[in-house]
Amino acid sequence: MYRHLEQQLRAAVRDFFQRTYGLDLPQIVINQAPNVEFGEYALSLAFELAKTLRKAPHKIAEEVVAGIGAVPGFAKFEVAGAGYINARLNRAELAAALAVTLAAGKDATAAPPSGKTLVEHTSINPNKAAHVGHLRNAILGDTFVRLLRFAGREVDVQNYIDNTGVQVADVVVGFLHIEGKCLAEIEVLTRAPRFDYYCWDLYAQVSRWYAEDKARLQMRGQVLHALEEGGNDTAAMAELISTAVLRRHLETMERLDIEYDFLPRESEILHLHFWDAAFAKLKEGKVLFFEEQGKNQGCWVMKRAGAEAAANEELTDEDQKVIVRSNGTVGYVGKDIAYHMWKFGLLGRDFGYRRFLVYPNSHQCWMSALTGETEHPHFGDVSEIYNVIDARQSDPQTTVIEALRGLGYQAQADHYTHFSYEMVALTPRCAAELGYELSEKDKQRAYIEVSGRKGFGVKADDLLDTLIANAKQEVDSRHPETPDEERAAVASQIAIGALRYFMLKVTKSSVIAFDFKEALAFEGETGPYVQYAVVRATNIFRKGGFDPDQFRAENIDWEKQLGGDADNDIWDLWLTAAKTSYIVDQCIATTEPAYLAKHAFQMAQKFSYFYHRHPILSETDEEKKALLLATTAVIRRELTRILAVMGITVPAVM
RNA sequence: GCGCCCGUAGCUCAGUUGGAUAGAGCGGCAGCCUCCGGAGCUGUAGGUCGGGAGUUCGAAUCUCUCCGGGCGCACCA
Repeated sequence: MYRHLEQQLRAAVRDFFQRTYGLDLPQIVINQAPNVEFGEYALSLAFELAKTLRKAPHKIAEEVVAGIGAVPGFAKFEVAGAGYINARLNRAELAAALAVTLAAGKDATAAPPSGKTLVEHTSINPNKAAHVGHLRNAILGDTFVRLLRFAGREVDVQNYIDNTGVQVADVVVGFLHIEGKCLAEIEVLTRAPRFDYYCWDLYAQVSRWYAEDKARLQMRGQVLHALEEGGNDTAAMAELISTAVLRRHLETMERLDIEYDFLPRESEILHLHFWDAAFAKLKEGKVLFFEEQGKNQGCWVMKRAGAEAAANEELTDEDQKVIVRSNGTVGYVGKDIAYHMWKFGLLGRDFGYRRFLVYPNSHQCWMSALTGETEHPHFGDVSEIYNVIDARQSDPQTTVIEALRGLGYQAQADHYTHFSYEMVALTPRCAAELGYELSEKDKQRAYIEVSGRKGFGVKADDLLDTLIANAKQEVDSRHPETPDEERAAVASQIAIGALRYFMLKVTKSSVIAFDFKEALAFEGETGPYVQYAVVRATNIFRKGGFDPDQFRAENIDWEKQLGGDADNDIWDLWLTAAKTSYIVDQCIATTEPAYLAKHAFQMAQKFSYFYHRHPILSETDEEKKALLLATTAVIRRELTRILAVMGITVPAVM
């Protein structure tokens, strides 16, 4: 709605300049007026055109206002300041329409592109517990999936499992050589409640053990080789461990309402020989070439992204990226290229598929297999992909895109988005609270990178447990009369709301310096604040004896209530509600969910202001009361929808 | 050395394609529950937008340069 009106205005302005001056304006920038009092949209093009038209900006603005004529949806145009043009909407007309469309939940977003979208997120190495950094990834990814689905796109959610890499190998080394455990003993351990915590400690221990004697690294090599080979006891052990840890990760994510459709594993990429198919195409397409001399002698290399050799010059060693090592084995990037060719349906091979787990809502999650079930959904072969991976991995991501481009798949390369975000680090104070010993140098830092390898970080389940416990304490003291089971459910909703909002309110490009004080906040700019606004809106209806979902705005003279000099603050709420689909489109276009979080907070804040300013149930003017209730109903429904896109539910009481 | 990111109020962060007096939250101070539940609301103090130069009618935003911090640049994944 908001976007449609903006386009309407743009067309009218373009038409005016075409008609009056024969000017064809390709781009017309439309801003928001600084305050709704001035109107909804503002144009500053009079300033830009002053030189071309040789007229003062104010004069041009006056001409536009006088000559633009009637624009559907708009009430009036005004000149402001030195030459701004403010456009004011026909508020009564828009509010009446919004009351209908928003109640029906169908304010259209931009038309979705054809084809399926694939979002890959989480992708935690299955050798240790998930930590706060992984939470940021999963929450960003899951929210982006929800944004895409809100906009009407068909989305597959994948969680890539690297079950044959060094990280899993290291834990296997720990079990074999430090703890001397056999397969059966490990099997017992995997059934303990938090096996991933056990691995967390063991993994850190292995790293220290290697550091004590570098010769021990040989054992990693041996295990790694056995894993890639497959069909042996070591591989079976790795399979057992990585699957058990994976199940723990999925449980952790399930606590946050995060689910997956498909879990492709590296072991299948390896054993189904995805690389061989990709290698052939890459050689054929001359994307890879064999280096016969220098540092990379004997390797198959690719031109590094951005590197351009001068005419008749060979690429320097630094401009080459090794894809196949001189011993003939393929590195991580090569496997990733093959995997991404599969995603776009360009590889000519497919995984086998087997059912892995069913979520309580009966959603089926699949896993890759060597030979799978005959009946299965079709994964891969998508038209666009988003990979939620932290900013540190942008180089290899670019290499994969360049490989696709080199093979001539321009369209696919253009629809490959590295959804990049900055890491989560710990403040020195937080690290000290957790009992870590810090060097003097680290104490001076603003933040310290978390490290699974060192066992340095806040585990996801611990954070959730603490959040839930804190929320529970609050709920207990506020609602002692409520049954305990219900209180626990409410506490969990609040905890998730706090955590998800905390991760979403910060823009992707800034490092989160994790601090318990802020992560555990339930007041101010937090998820619970927004949830609370909805709970209060619901309470109004309950106390008034109305059903908020059935409430319809009837018998309201919109013109009298919102037109002319009526209250700007009430109108502001309607306008904010109208912007949601516009914001969603913006979040998708920029892969930035933070805009939605800000939008939710602003709407809740405006509602709180409205709530305190207008007593609703005691309002004696029946028509005014109807307007206030209609406003509350729209905001309540809109906030609920937005929270759902962020993966946050609204508790019954707070 | 090269590439990417960050530097805005005491702290943590917004600021969308350059636009009207630079905004929130937390913390500080002062207030608000006989009235839809105070996880709330109101008021107040607090900023050379890291420094400098340039482009522009107009710069936190674009360009250059310098300073400070972070992260990448493996025949690791």
